[in-house]
Amino acid sequence: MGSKERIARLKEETRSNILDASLDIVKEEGWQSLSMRKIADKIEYTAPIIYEYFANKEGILLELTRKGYLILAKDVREAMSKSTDTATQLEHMWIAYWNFAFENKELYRLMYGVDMNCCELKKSMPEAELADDMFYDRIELLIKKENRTEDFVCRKFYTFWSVIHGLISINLVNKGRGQEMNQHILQDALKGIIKYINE
Amino acid sequence: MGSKERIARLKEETRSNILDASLDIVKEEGWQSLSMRKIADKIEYTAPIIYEYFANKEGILLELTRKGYLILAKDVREAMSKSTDTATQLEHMWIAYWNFAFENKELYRLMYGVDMNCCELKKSMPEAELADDMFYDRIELLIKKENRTEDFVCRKFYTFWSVIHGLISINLVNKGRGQEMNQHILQDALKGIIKYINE
DNA sequence: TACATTTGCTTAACAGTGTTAGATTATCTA
DNA sequence: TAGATAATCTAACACTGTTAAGCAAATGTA
Repeated sequence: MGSKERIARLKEETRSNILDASLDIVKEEGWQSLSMRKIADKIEYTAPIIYEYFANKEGILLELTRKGYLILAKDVREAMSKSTDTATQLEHMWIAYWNFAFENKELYRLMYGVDMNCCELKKSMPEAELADDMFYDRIELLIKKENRTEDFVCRKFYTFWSVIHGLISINLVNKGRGQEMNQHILQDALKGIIKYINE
Repeated sequence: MGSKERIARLKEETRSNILDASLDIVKEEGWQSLSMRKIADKIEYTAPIIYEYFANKEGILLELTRKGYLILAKDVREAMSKSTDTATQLEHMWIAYWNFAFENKELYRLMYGVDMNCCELKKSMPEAELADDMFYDRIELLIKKENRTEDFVCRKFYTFWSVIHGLISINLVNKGRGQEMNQHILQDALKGIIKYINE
């Protein structure tokens, strides 16, 4: 009975279509506006049949997350294989990670919980820059006069911010290690950047 | 006519109540399940009156965001004032930033778009650690044998990850500076951590 | 005081969401 | 061809944000 297999193949195909359609919608309109009925529309079915392939909406998101991690792992592995020197490998691997995030923005958002509902509205909020300015100011002071270009200061500011914000995000989303460990990492990173701020 | 003022005061109070109620609900049940009707319930009104104080739901979120930035700025300013040495100031300021994030988890989430719908489910996803393991492995190799404790390697891994993830998040949410600048910051940070990885 | 107007608030509804149960249709089996 | 089974859809439920209409009490005016 080859028909059994044909049917199984068809089922696997619509399952895959559901995932593809979801990602398409998200790429076009963002996670916020992904709905079961829109997915159904795209695969030319009605909403309830989706529940024959996934337990619920979260099931779809979870599967896409999984796929994301697999692509990421592949990319990183390939980057590693392009060198034999460990330091170079590591650098390339992180750059691959970086590239993955920007080539698969939506997947990265899903995987690491980076999302923003009101985004462009926030740019017109002066309060958002109050704290930033203070940091910027101190960093400028810390940098030798001969290095003190706007670019250089800005770079250092973003480096600081990235470390702290990154560490916070990781902990807010999937509570990394314990609080003591985090304090250690934080102080470590801070002291490191401050120490070599002129390089 | 003092009654005009009394009424204005009452209106200001319910406006404030709406914001407080919203934050309460979010602290108890998360952003996901914040609804206009729940807010109305908490302030003992019906949903439509909220629209007399805020244009829509996003208006409430935006106002909370603004309040968040103001608290953050205050905290950072206070931290700065506790020292006169610039390097020490900067360190204390970032620690204040860090503390703000964990004392006001929900606000920080709102302000910087850190959110995760399916969180505890993701822990049971082995694919999520595929790439992590590769990084971990390389980092271990790069660290001198005498430093190679689990704690130390873990710390370095998190430092790397924080920098890169932080930079990515910042760019995904409110597209920071241009791509060239980002590449610069990334390479800068990577080379820096790798160089001083044994310290 | 009597009427008119404004204000504060509610009910009811619309269009959308995720999800489920029941009915319907198509396909396969005997 | 008749009956069983699988595939699919319609309708509904409970929820969401949001708006319009209406009611009732407070207020202003004559």
